Amino acid sequence: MTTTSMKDVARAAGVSVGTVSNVLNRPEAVAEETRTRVQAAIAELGYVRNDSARQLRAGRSRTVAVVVLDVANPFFTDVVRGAEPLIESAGGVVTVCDSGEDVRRERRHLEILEEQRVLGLLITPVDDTSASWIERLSGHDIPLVLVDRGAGRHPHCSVAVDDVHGGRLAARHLADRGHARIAFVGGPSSIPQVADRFAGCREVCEERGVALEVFTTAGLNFAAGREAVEQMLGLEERPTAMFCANDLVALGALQALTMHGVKVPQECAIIGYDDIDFAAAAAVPLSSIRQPRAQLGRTAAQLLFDEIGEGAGHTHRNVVFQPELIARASTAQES
Amino acid sequence: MTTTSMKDVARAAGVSVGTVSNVLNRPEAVAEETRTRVQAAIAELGYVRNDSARQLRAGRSRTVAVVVLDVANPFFTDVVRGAEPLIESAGGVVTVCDSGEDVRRERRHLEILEEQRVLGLLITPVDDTSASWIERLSGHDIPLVLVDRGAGRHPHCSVAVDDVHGGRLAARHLADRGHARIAFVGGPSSIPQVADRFAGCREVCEERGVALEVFTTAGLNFAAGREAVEQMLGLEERPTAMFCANDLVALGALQALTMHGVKVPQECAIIGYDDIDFAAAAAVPLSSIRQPRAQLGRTAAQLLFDEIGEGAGHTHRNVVFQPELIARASTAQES
DNA sequence: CAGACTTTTTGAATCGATTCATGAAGGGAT
DNA sequence: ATCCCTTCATGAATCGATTCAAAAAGTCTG
Repeated sequence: MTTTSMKDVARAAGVSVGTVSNVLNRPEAVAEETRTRVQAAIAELGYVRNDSARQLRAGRSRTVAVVVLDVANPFFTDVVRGAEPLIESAGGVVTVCDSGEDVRRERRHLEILEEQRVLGLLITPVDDTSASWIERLSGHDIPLVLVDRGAGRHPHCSVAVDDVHGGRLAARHLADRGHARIAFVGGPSSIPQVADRFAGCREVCEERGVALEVFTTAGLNFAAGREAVEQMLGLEERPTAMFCANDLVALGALQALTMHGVKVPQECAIIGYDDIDFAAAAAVPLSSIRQPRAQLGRTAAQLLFDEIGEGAGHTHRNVVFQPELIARASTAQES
Repeated sequence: MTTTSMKDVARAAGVSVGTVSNVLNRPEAVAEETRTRVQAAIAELGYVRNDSARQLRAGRSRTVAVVVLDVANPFFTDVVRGAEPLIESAGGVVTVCDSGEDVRRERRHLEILEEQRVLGLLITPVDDTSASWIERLSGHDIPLVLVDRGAGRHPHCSVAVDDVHGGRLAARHLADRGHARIAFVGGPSSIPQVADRFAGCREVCEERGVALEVFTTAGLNFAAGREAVEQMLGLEERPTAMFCANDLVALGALQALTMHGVKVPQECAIIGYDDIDFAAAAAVPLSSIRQPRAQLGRTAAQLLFDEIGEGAGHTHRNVVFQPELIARASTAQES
């Protein structure tokens, strides 16, 4: 075949393969004259390194994989954006895997990543059944950092946002606004983030005597929000406010409400979660719980490289950020 | 190290490495009894195939890379979603690379992908200077399909949407609505999609005697739309409508106009491009030019595998889809 | 039971880059 | 001329899976 290997370059430049390798990896160890001759041959032949061979020898790839629940969710793209600079400046290559909130897809990704002997992993697990697979990778010496998921009992580094507290913030805000009957929209409840946000919400509702209606959805996207609204509008005693497990769900709900002529916030207030860029631009600017998305990614990457650098003597760190309430029109005071 | 190789499995099962390989790749060629013994050993040792070694031997990886201008743009995530099922069902692995509309980033990705000997490539090139790099890959026998970019003079398969026509649709719609002075917002103009959409728009404006103001932006995102509006509001003779090169720009513009108390569509109409999900959910539901996003991806993947399958005797195909006007509130009749 | 097949298993060769012990060449200093 | 150092270049060994010609083990026939 036409693929040129180092051997071809070596022959063309009249040197050994070892020297060609040195030109590529430690150019300072090669005499000026030889180096330029080899580089000329490389250019001449259009030689391109074969990464598989390199990896095989090295035993590891340079790839850091980021496994997220939904690439179409701006929350995750921002997390990835936050992680990228650090990874790339460390000579790594970023690859993004979308589990689509599906354990099977997640597992397939993990299998492939393990076969690829990736350098490390930043992962937001789909749910608790992911744990055994994650332990497996970890047991095979693939360092990983859990993202947006307090490690809790898992022996790993992690970065997370206090979702229980975020849930409290949202519920408290709605209670302060005088809502006595609210809806929680999100799911599946196996997703830890959903469960935590709900937990915080319920805690406050009980404390403040607010009635809580739960709409469990199949996913955390536009369609889920729309469907939940359809269901809710059928009720005789309708909640006066909704707390959606993320902004996509909230935007879907907002759209459906608007379509049905329900005024937001007058007839139904909405608060989302994540504060993605679209939230502020929505039909009615959306109140939300902001998470430090980019910083989450950046810190995760940092922890990963710390772990890689420290090797065996590494002790895991768990970083928790606090969320912040961003109040906008969608929960403006009823008056 | 702890990494177990096929040799270890072979020893544990009391067979040769060739047999282990067969169990993994052509199980039907191995006697039942031997097969189960080997599989037991694999499970026992927690053996995981080393993909680098496999690829080295095979000469090619199973990865199909999709190089997009902006992963945070729902347009592209939808294109990727459209391509994925076909790629995965063909045994491929999808990897998404974000060029961020930056030729240098794009080039770095292409270098890495070439070193990885990827199976194929779906790419939306940043601009025409990308061409030489693309030819290089192609010359090294990496099949590729241009996405959202009429191949024109390039000898490649491609799927595209007729952007010039899309530009016409938008401009015609605004002209029909009685606008006599409109703004085109988008950039950089080196991006072919931007240039085409503009070309169609200008054509119609000249034909219909509509004054056209151009705001060239540095990118196609939220911030670009906001900045363009700031600029526009400074003008003494302000356009009565904006055609934004994509929906993200349009949503940014919409947000900025609303913040400045400019009524949409009464004081300034807006039409975007792509018709992403967020468009319909915007502050004022956004008129847009719809592209068949998922189908674009699906068809691209199809063409790629056709090319891989047909090998040398392959003739390139260029598929062009037609865009469609979606009129919503942001361009509702002035009355 | 020899001979002719068929079914399984073997193990050496191969892919291409990296590494490293070894040696060659060049430069001073004596 | 000899010895010691430094600077460069060499090429065989290695990583782990796949492939395939050839050997081994089984099956069937007459």
